[in-house]
Amino acid sequence: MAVRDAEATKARILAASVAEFAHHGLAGARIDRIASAANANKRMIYVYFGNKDKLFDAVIDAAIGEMFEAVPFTPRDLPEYGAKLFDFLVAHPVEIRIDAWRRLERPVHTALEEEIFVQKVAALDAVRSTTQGALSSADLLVAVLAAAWSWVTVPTSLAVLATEDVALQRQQVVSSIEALCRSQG
Amino acid sequence: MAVRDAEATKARILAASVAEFAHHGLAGARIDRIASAANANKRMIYVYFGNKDKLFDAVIDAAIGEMFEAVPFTPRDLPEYGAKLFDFLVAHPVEIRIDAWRRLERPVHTALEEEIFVQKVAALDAVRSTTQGALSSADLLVAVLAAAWSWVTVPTSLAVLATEDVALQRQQVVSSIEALCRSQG
DNA sequence: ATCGGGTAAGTAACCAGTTAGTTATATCGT
DNA sequence: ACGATATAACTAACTGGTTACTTACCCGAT
Repeated sequence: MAVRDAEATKARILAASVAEFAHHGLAGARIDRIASAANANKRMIYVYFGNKDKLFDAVIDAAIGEMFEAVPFTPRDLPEYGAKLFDFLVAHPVEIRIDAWRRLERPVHTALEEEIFVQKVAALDAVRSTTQGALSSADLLVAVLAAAWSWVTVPTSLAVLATEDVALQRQQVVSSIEALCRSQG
Repeated sequence: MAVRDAEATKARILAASVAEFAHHGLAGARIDRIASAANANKRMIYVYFGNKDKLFDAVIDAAIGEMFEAVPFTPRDLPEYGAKLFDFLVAHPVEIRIDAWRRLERPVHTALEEEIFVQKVAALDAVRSTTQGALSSADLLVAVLAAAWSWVTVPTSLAVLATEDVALQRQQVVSSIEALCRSQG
């Protein structure tokens, strides 16, 4: 490791920021903590990222962008998609928290983010027979996502009563989406 | 209205706190803003509620307690329960935000909160035939709640593509839960 | 020598919580 | 009924610590 390496310093700051914002949110995050966790000088955060808000935006871009792009969309096999999305969520609790903070503290979505679902909806439309009275593909996706996210969004006071077996949770996500698909085209 | 009315002042502080915490969360909320919005002296907040954390707890108790108690649980008709829960969520966006903040900033659940779901799970157990290989009642409830919450938890970038007709959203919540019940006992 | 990467030491504003009081109202002896 | 007194309700101004952001400077490599 070079004594002076701008890219490495920037990367350390970003990694520390992801952890800090995931834990405390935008309002609760502390620039001083990020600097010391990144073994970087506070000033460099401002050189590389501008200010706290822009740093949070950089964290969002780094953490959320992959969120729905990392899981390949399989419109012909929605239960499989839900299972893979579930796997991703289980493996990425930090990204889940950052997404939750973003919804509360930065309620905006870029045109790029919209594109993620535009493509999925179009792909789903292409493979579905246009049955009368059926849900729109976007609405079906809403239901599929809700099932895949169900173990993330469940209130903790119910979670302690339900199964904690991740494999079983995954199976139930699959079953729920299968039931949805059976009642749809 | 009397010039001095402890109960009324306390109620104004609590109401202002609900709005402030719903908007900004625990870390982002400002005691000074609450005091001025409540037309109360800042000191009275400390007299009546102790400190910021305890005030947030009071807000949680006021807002969350009703959340799952306000909707009567009908174990024999889960689609109806989901629809009523959906209606409640649509009518109470402030409570939804406070719940979201609480999950992130106060990840604890009291014994009382647990009781809410203990009762529901027991009631659901009592009316279900114990079919082999079926989900536990708690796990079924997880799936039902996910469906009822689906329009709250959907990413905004998908929400803009899906229907914005609340009546239709409600119908789809009902359909999803019916599909779940059909595949279960 | 100069320029990008890095640092120590600020600064001004902010904010949760406190101090030291004032004013309204309830209680009580007469 | 009524003034004296206690107490509850309320207030303005302050404090000490924190926090986002800056200034002025140093160092190493080319």
